[in-house]
Amino acid sequence: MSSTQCTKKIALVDCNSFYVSCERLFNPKIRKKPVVVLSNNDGCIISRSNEAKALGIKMGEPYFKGKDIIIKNNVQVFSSNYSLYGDISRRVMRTLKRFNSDIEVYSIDEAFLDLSNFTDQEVEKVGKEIRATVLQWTGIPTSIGIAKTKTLSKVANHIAKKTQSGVASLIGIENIDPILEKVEINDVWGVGKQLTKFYQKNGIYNAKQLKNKSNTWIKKSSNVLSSRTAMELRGIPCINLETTTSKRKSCVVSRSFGKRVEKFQELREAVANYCLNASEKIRSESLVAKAITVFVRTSPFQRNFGYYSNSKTLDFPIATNNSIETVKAAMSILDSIFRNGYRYQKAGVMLTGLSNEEGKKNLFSTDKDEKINSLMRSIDNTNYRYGRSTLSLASAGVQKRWNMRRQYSSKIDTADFYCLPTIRA
DNA sequence: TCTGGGGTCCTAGGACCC
DNA sequence: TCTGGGGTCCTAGGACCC
Repeated sequence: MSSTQCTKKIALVDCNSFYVSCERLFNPKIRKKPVVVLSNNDGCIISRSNEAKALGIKMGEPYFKGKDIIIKNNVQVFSSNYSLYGDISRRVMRTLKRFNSDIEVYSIDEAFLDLSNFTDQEVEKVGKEIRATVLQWTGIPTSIGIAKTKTLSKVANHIAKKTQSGVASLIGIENIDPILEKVEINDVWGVGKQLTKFYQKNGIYNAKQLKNKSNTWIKKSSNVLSSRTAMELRGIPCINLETTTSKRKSCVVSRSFGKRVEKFQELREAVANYCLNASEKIRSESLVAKAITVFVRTSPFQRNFGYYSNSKTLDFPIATNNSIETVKAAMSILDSIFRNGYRYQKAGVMLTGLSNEEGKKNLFSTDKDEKINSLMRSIDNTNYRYGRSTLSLASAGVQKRWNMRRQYSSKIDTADFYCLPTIRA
C-alpha cells in the first residue's frame, strides 16, 4: 500500500479575524481600515484586523489600555454581536460541508476536515478551492493548513496565515524538522502559559525540541495530554476528528456587570436572569441538570475595595430544567454566599451533570411535573416569537441597571429585513 | 472609571467499601 | 497493644482551548 493511501490528511480551516470580517461584510467602508471588536461589556479587544495588529494592538488587551492608539489611528471599534457572528459561522460551516460532510466544527471560526480521500498531490489544490468557495459564498476570508494530524494542521495553519495563497500543506514533505524548529513552543496547540514555562525551564523552546523529547519523560513530568501533543508533532494521529456533536455536559451563563453592583436586590435580579437563560438553553437541547452552582465575585483587578469571591453548589433531588426550580435554588444559594459591603463585578450560574430529558421521569414524577413542563414550553415559545424576556419571572426584575455595556454595537441583525444592505446600481 | 464568556479534560486527594 | 491494602467514585482546582 502506498503511503498516500494510509496516511491521514487533516485540514484546519480558520476564518481570518473572524468577528472583524463579519462586521466588514455589512460595512464596506471599513474593509481596508484598522478595525477591532470588543468582548462583552466592551471590556477587552478580542478580534483585530491585520491593520490593527500592525499598529501593535494586542489580543485580549483591555480596551481602555489600547484606547490611545485606537483614537490616534482612527481605529474602528465594535461591540461584539454574537447573533451575527453565529449566523455567519453557520453559513461558513454549511459551505465546508459540501467538501466533506464529516467535519468537526471546532469553534465559531474553525473547523477540521478530513481530506484523506485525496492524493498527496491533489490536497493543496483542494485547499485552495475550499478557500475560494468560502470566500465567494460567504465573503469570509480563511486560512487553511493541511497535515497528517490535527496538531500539525495547526502548525500548517500558522504558516498559511502568512502566505499569499492562504493555504499551506505539510503533506508529502519528507522532513518537517526545519519547519517545526521555527515554531515557538508557546505557539504549539495544547501548550499554554504554564507548560511553556515548564518546557523552557527544561530547555525546550520550539516544536522540534518537544517532538524529540521522549514520551516517558513527557508523561512522567506532565501528563498524557502533553505526550499526545508530542506524538502528533511526530505525525502520529492521537486526537481524533469529532464529527458527531456530542451532548454538552454543562451550561454556564455569566456576565460582568455594566456597573458595579452593591445591592442584594440587584444581584438577585441578575442571577435570576442568568438562571432563566441557562434553563431555557438546556430545555432547547432537551437536557436536564443534576446540580446548580452560583458564583459571585468582586473585581480581581481592583482589590482596594476588598476582594470577595464565593460559590456554592446545590444538588437537585430530581434532575430538572424547570426555571422555577432552578431560580429558587439559585436564590437560596445567593442568600448564603452574599456578603454586604462589596462592589460586585460579576456573577454566574452553572448547570452541571446534564443528561437527556427522557431519563428524567421516575417514580416520583407527577401530574404537576407535566403541567410545569407545558408551562415552560409555552414560555419558551412565546419568548421565541415575541422576543426574549417577554415572559419572565418576577424575581428577574425589569430595570436591569446591571446590564452590560455595548456602546459600539453595529446593530446588524441578519434576521431583520431592515438591516439588509442596500445595493445601488 | 474601564480587564469576556463558555467549554473540556486531567489529576490529586478524600470518602467509602470490603 | 497492635491498626492493611486495594479498589471505586466523587469533587475541587488547574490547565488548556477558542
